[in-house]
Amino acid sequence: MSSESDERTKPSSGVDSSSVDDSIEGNVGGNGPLKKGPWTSAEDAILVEYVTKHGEGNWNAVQKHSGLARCGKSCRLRWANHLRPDLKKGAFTPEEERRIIELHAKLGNKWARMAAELPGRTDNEIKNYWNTRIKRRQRAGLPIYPPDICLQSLNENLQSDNMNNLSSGNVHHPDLMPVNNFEIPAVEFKNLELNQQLYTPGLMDYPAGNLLGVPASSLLSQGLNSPYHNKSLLPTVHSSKRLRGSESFFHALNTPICNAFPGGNQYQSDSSMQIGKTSVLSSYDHNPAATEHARSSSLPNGSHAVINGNPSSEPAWAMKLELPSLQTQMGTWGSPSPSSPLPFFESVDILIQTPPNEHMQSCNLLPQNSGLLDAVLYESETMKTSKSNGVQQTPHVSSVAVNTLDASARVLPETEWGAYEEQLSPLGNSSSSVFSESTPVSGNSLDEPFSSGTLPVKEEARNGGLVPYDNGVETRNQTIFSRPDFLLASNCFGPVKHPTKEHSLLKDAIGTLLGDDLNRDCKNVDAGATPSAQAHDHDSGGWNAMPTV
DNA sequence: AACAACTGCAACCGCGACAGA
DNA sequence: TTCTGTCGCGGTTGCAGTTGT
Repeated sequence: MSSESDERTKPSSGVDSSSVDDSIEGNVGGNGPLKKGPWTSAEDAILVEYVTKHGEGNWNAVQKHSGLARCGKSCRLRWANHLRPDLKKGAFTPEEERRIIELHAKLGNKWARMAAELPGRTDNEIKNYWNTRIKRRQRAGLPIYPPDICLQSLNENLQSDNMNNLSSGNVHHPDLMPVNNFEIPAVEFKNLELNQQLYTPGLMDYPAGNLLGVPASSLLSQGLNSPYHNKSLLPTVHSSKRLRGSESFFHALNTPICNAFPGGNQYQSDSSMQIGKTSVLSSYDHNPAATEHARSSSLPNGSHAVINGNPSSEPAWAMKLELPSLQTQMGTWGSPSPSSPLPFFESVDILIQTPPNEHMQSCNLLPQNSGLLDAVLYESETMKTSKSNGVQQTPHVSSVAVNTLDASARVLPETEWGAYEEQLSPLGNSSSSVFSESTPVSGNSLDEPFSSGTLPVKEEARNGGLVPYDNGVETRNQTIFSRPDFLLASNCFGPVKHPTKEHSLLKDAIGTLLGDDLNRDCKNVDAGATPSAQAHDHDSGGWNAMPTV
């Protein structure tokens, strides 16, 4: 495709350049095929010298002018990730770690943007760190985001939203759009509302219409009335990719509200995996009213409704795991509303602490013990049955809402998060159900909830997800089915790649609890971590515009 | 102690998108 | 309009270190 890609003529050795072997001739100065694989010191020196002389950019000229047998892209990456003089080396500091968490809560998988906020760190470095962290936390059954991060991001989002409204009404400032597209798109709430009205029968299965006596409209109004209304929302993970095509935008309009809810999306995905690609759309195409409503809605640019709304070319189940980062969840579930029965932050707290219940009940029917395939098949059957009844399911809507309302009695002070996490997270139905399940994981944690083990996380799987919750009520941990890694695993129906060992799991959990970043996160709640005020022209200059520490 | 399995890390790859010529 | 250069990002790969058997 790109010229850079085309430049590659040699198969990659797949080996990074960190271990430079000076004894190896780096094919420096050769006119032969471009070299790949590890960079040698000689090559590094040439590249450094070239950049020193000519500056950054025009990387393809490096080969011509310096004789370096590397494609421009390779040179750029080498420089950016290794040779850049302002790079910080070494492990992330606790403050950096916290900042990454904050940024990820805000930006999703926008590694480059995150890197711009972390001077001296590269996007790749941050990405690797994050993926490692996610894997670690998921193994330990811990939430991805500490609650303070949730709240902070939410507050920032609210503030930016207000500023946005003041300055431009419903028109989003283009500069803010990529960052502030966290809120729930109005279209999704409207769709949801429509679906509530149109598909009331479906509430028998997923009673989202009346949740513990609270009309769904009340909950929905949180989105409709909240400042997030009319705003783009969901953190994007790679929104830029998806938003770049208008095609995606319009395809997305055909997609359901469930995509507004990370879990809903995931549940949909479960079914879709079996039903197939067309089911994703067909499930909802019968709802022209909602679709039309969506079209007529003031769907904001960059809306995660679009982002999460899976275009036909990229069905929900096939979508790359996209972290609906914090605002997604917060915006969806924690939006303040006058009609909300819960204070805003309290709702957040509940969300953090509350395991899903409603959907769990329905899931109790799942032949879950038989494994992934059965579960997926069941989901598929459920969906088909519902569809035959003309029902638009919004399973996660109901479950989330119920959880939100139902668990109000279990609200804990925010400061008790750490203790609470220790109580719950590794032991069953953790808050990670909310905060980690939607996190993209490129790693191999697919197997973790399903392999046998002694930790409750695994016990859930063995018992079909039935785990005793702290109040003694047996609930099903929907995490198993809503986790993206489950979806991945289910999607492939492949064998577990790396059976996780019990002890390693325990080790991870303990390590995470005792010495890992969460504790640091909690300790550093008040440590500042204010968003960097530095403005980086990341788009125009990329990394070279990054300030030096 | 030896081997295997697992994990983290750094780098590369492929692709899509944008901007400018 | 097309092509080229560049950037961003998710995914993948292979090495090295660690842990388990």
